[in-house]
This record gives sequence, structure tokens and C-alpha cells, in this order.
Amino acid sequence: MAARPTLRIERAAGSELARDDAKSARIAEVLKAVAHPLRVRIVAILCRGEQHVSALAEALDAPQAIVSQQLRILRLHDLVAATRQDGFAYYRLAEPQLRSLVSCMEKCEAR
Amino acid sequence: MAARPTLRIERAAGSELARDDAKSARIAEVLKAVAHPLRVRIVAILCRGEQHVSALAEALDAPQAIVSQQLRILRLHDLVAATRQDGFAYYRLAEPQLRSLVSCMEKCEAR
DNA sequence: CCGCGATATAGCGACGTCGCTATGCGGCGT
DNA sequence: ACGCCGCATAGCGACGTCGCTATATCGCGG
Repeated sequence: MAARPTLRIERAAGSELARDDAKSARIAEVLKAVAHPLRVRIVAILCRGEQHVSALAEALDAPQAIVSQQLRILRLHDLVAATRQDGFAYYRLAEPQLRSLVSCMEKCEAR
Repeated sequence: MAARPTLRIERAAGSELARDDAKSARIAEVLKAVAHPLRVRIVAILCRGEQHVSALAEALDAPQAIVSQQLRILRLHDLVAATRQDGFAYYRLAEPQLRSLVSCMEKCEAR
């Protein structure tokens, strides 16, 4: 009956992502790692350049321990990396594709 | 010292998102709702049109109960919606911005 | 050597999601 | 009336993250 049009590729939107296990797994991992209000804002800030922990904590108006904990989660998933200098830990984005995600998020929810 | 280049605006990426509480909260909610391999694939499939549960389960090669559970999570966050017809439950995207996210995800992780 | 600033981590209880199995429920055909 | 199909949900134990507080580390200056 009626077909099952064999999934004809229409502009290919979502066609390959739907089948690729490894790809969807990595994407899900990245999304999960960023999926927290504070981490979204952290990533947005780091998008503009590296910052050290205290500066982030101040900009986010959050306790240092909390920020450090969230940075740890981002680090464990290789989304950010730290460099020590002058006693400060400067964090920067380690996954370049996060920039695309950020600009997408801004446009998406621009409303 | 050198630096702290005063945050040169490169396309203004992340500037407003970093400060807006409500916006980052909603974004985080959406990301968290999608942040699962199966749900990523579900969203990618629904990007191409509505599907009923069994078709999704078959396409994903996953038990019906699991798919239904993941659809429930997407539903609770208003990312998908269902329509009943002929005894089938047809699901479709309810948040249009998911399409931007999907196309972003495909490009991003294209590697 | 001692303390301080900067950062990281441990411990707590609470909560949501994980996959899985089993069951509930409504509609349809025989 | 009965059973089957399509779908939803409850229950299970396991696990990760939640915010928070307290403590550990490490390098530096006094």
C-alpha cells in the first residue's frame, strides 16, 4: 500500500545523520556536554577568545567552584582546553565546530 | 600581558547569548532534550516529514518501547507533536528551529 | 616557612534519564 | 466477543549531573 517511497532524498536534510551511528553518537555527546544554561554561556563567551576561570565566574555571576565543575565537564568531552600561565588557567574552545553551533543557536532562538 | 585584545568582535559570535539568562536556559533545554543518539536520529528523520512510531522503530532498528520513550521526552519539551490517524500516531517536528539545528549538526560534524 | 590567591576536587542528597521488560489501553477485523 | 495490532506507560536498578559546601593542590611573595 501506498508506498513507503523508499525515502527519497529531498535536499538531503537529515538523511545521512539519521543512519550514521557514530556520527549521531558524537553529536549527542557534544549536545549533552553543552546542554546546561551555564555551559551554554561559557561556550558563548569562549567563542570570543580565551578567558581564565575567575573572569568567567565574574561574567557569569556564579561561584568559582560551580564554574570549575562545568568546565570540567566540558573538558572531559574535549570541548575546551586549558593553558596555565601566570598562575591563571586560561580556557579556550577545543572543538572548532562549537563556533558553528553557537552562531546557529543565536540565530535559531533569535525570535 | 600582551593582550586581552578587548574582545574584538568577530561577527559578534556569542556576545548576546552569553548574558541572556532566559535565552541560554531555553537553548540548554532544547539541547538536553535532543542530546541522545536515538533522539538525534529521530529528529533528523522527522526533518524530512512526519512518520509513525513503528516506521521510526524500524528505521532506527530499535524496540518500539524505547522509541516511544524517547518520543515522550521530545514531546515533554515541545519539540515534537503527534497526530492520530488510522490507528497510527504520526509525529512531526513542533519546533521549527530544530531544522536549523539539524542542518548545522550535519555540516559541523561532516569532517 | 607561612599564608594567600587561583583553581580543582570530594562529598552530600536529589533528581532525571538510561535500557529493559512487562503490562495497559484503544480500535479494528473476523 | 475475542484477539491482534499500534502505542503508551510503569517498574526496575544503574548511572550521571544538579547545586552546594568544604577541602586539597599549587605557585608565589613576604
